[in-house]
Parts: sequence; C-alpha cells; structure tokens
Amino acid sequence: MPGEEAILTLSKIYEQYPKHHVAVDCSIFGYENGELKLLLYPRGFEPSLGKWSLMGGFVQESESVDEAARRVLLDTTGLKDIFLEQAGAFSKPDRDPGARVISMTFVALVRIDIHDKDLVRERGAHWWPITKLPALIFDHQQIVANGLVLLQQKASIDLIGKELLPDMFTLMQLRNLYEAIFQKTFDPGNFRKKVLSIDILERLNLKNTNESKKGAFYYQFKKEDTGIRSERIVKFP
Amino acid sequence: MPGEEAILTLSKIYEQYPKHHVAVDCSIFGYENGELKLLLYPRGFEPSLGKWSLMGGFVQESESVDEAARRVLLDTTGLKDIFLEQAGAFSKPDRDPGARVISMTFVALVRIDIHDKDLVRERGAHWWPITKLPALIFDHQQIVANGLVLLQQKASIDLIGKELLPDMFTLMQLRNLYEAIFQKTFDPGNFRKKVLSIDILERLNLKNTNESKKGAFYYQFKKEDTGIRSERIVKFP
DNA sequence: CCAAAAGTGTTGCTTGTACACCCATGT
DNA sequence: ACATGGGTGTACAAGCAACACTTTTGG
Repeated sequence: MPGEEAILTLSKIYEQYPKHHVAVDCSIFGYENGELKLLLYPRGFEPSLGKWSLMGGFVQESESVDEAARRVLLDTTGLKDIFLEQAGAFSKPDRDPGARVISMTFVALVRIDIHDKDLVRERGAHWWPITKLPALIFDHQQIVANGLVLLQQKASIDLIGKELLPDMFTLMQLRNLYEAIFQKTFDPGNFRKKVLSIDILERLNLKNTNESKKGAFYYQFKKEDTGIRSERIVKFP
Repeated sequence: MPGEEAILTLSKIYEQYPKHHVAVDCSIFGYENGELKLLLYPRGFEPSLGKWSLMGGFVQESESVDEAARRVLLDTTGLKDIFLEQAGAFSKPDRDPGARVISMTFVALVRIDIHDKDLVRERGAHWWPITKLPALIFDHQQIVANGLVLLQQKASIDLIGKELLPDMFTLMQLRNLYEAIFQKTFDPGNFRKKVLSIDILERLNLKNTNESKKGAFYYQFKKEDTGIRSERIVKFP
C-alpha cells in the first residue's frame, strides 16, 4: 500500500532532525492580603541551589504541552479546571546549563484560598509577593515578566477576579486586585461604575462589615456568564 | 568539584524525560493587489499529497526557535530582518501523522514586492489570498486562523504597513490594507484623520495619479520612528 | 458634465476622568 | 465628632462615528 510506504519514508525524513527536551514552566499567580503573589519552589541542588524556580515539568510522549501544564498544576496545587494560558516559548540553547531544554511558558491563575496547601508545602513551595520576588533560576525572571504582561493584557480586556478572588467579594477587593495587578491606583467611583456597567456581577444581600464602617455589599460573578464580552476594563498600557 | 558532579547528576535527571521533534511553522503574510495573502508550498508526498503547507522546518541543536524561524524565512523568501513574532504552540501528540512533532508557530510579514521570487518559485510556493485558501495539511488551518487574529491584534494597536506596503504609499492603499486585514470597510475620512494624528507618517511632494483622477499624495513612515507608541488604530474586535 | 477619489469640516454621541458630595458607622 | 470607606452625581474633555461638502480631473 503506497500510503503506508510513504509514511515509513516520512518517518525516516523526520529521523534526521534532532529532538529536544520540552518543558512547561508556569507562572502561577494568586492573590492574598491585597497582594499579587507568585508560587515558587526552591531549587534543592546545584547549579543554582538556593534559587527559586517556577513550577514546571517535562512534556511526555502522549500529551500536548497544554496537558503537560495542566498535569504540573494538578501535581503542585491539587487544582483542576483553573485558568491556564500559553504565554511564550523560551528556547536559547544555553538557557538551562544542565541540558538543552525548550521551555513553553504558561500563566495560571489560582485561588489561594481553595488550593491544596499540603501539596504545596510538601514541595517547599512558597507564595512570593510579585513586588518582592527572590532571585530566580535561569531565565525565569524574564518568563515571569512576560507572564505578568500577559496577565495585565487579559485583565485590561476581561474582568478577571473569578479566578483569583473568593466566591463573594466587595468592589473594593476587586479594585485592590486590579491595583495589585497594574501597580497603580484606580479612582474608586469610576472603577465601580465601569465594572458594574458590564453587567456580569450580581449584588448579594449581604454586607462585608470588616473592612469598612459602613459595610459594603458582596458581589459575585453571574452564573450564566458567557465569558464572551471583550469589554475594556482599564487602559493598558 | 561538587558543582560539576551535580551537573552530571542533573544531566542524568534530564535523560529520563522524552525528547521531541520541535518544528517552526510560519504564517507568512503579504499584501498584493489589495488582498492579504499567505505564502504556502505544496506538499509533494503522502500523506496529504496535493495539500498545501505553511513554511516550516525543524529546530536544530544550536538555535533557538526564533532563530529557526528566521532561518526558515531566509531560506524560503531570501529576506532578512523582517517582522516575525511568536504566535502559539500546537502540540497534540497526533497532529502530525508522520511522527510526534511539537510546532511553534510564528507570524511573519513580508513585502511581496521585494522578496526573492526565484527562491519561492523554486520551491513551488504560491501566494494565496487569505479569503480563498486551499485545503491545508494537519492543523495548519487553525495555525493560520490563530496567526490572523494575532495580526489583527497587532494592527489594531500599532500602525503596521511598513512591513507590508511599498516604501511610498497613499492613504487609500494603507486603508485598503487595513480593510483586507480586518475584512471590513473603514470610513475614509475618519481613517485618514486617525492615522495622521499619530504623527508617524510624513507626506512626500509626490502624487499618485494612477488610482484616482485627482491624485493622492504619497506618504512614508518617518525615519526616526521609535516603534514605541501603542496608539489604538482601530477597534478590535 | 459626471463619476470617483482626495481632502476637510461639523455634529452628536459615548467614554473617560477628575472631582464633589452625602451616607453610615466603629472608634 | 470624625475619619474611613461606600456609594452617587456632575462637569468637562477626548474620542469616535456618521456624514455633508468642496476640490480635482480623467473619461
């Protein structure tokens, strides 16, 4: 059968090209105590012992890179069905001194309040405020910078928060999240109006009285949220 | 020396993970006769004989994926220093029936008027209008769709044209380019005002009298163009 | 003269932004 | 009472979209 033969020939064609280790490295962002944080784990061996590293792993034979990223995330945080998006590839031949590794990078958003803290602690992982990151291995610093820009772009177009905040939150908490992401302040009144004009939040008959004297209504994302809105939330850059 | 030893150990650690063929596939866009076009070459063997394919190649040991994409582009079009941007990774294990290949995709913008037509012809390549693409191999259809969205995003933020138009062009030609990219019409007067307000074009003392009775001034991009502007050209989506 | 594109101007609407202002309440 | 955040309203500026109008010239 000519088709089969051709496929065999084709495999031979492929064989002459080199193969590479392909890794996935995830910038895992969370939000806690008014700060945007990044989940890192400490490197336990040389080179770069003592430096911190993004959560990562290698792509296996039978999985796509997205599946690999999901697997890594499940292993490290115990979470499924979380927001995950491809960022970019980092592939300088000498970026990893140990071997030639092509890294596919991802941005993940995790609700710190519901992830599996035992799993994270077991690996010695730690949430670092984005403003005070420690030294990172290899080019992970750049990967994070790149991921943060992607997060800002996304947040400027979509209203994010479902992925990072508790189920119920006040508009001040949402605004503080945006201020943490963009490292700038937003006018409270204007931010409120903009966010509510999109009509994807619903107000609960419940007030948070911890963070203000008057008490602020809790909001939550509407259930029948289509996800297709592409409103512009804030200006970026 | 403990460091060296650790590196050796580390290499062993890497060895247990699989390696993959990594390809680069480029959506090469050009603009000609008022149409946005894509450069494809015909597959000469089974499987998928007769179908068309994006320009691509394999990543070698000593190059990054970006360098690989540049090399492929140089080989196929003879052009250096052209616009090239990472799009995304396509990596389903069975996406290529011949072997497991992870594809890093790129968007390239090429001025059809100055590329090396001999090189292209030699390979049997052909420029296809984006509106009438033929059947493509594997998932290349998706890769193109993905690349086109990236192009639209870029064009909505930056004024592109330097990468696709001749050195001199009329504002009508620029508008037609945008209409080809977004597959919609723009109001001539408003488009003109918006584009000129950004102040990166300069008018030449030369008119094009071929395409209109009255004649339209030629424009060109200013030399001292910083490239850092991030104005919004048109609304997208 | 007429059609077709070049080029400019006007108008109304929508947004963004910077505020002012009152409300509720824990300290 | 007063400081703090909650929540609403206003006033101005900027941007956008629709479209009217004049100019030029080849057919």
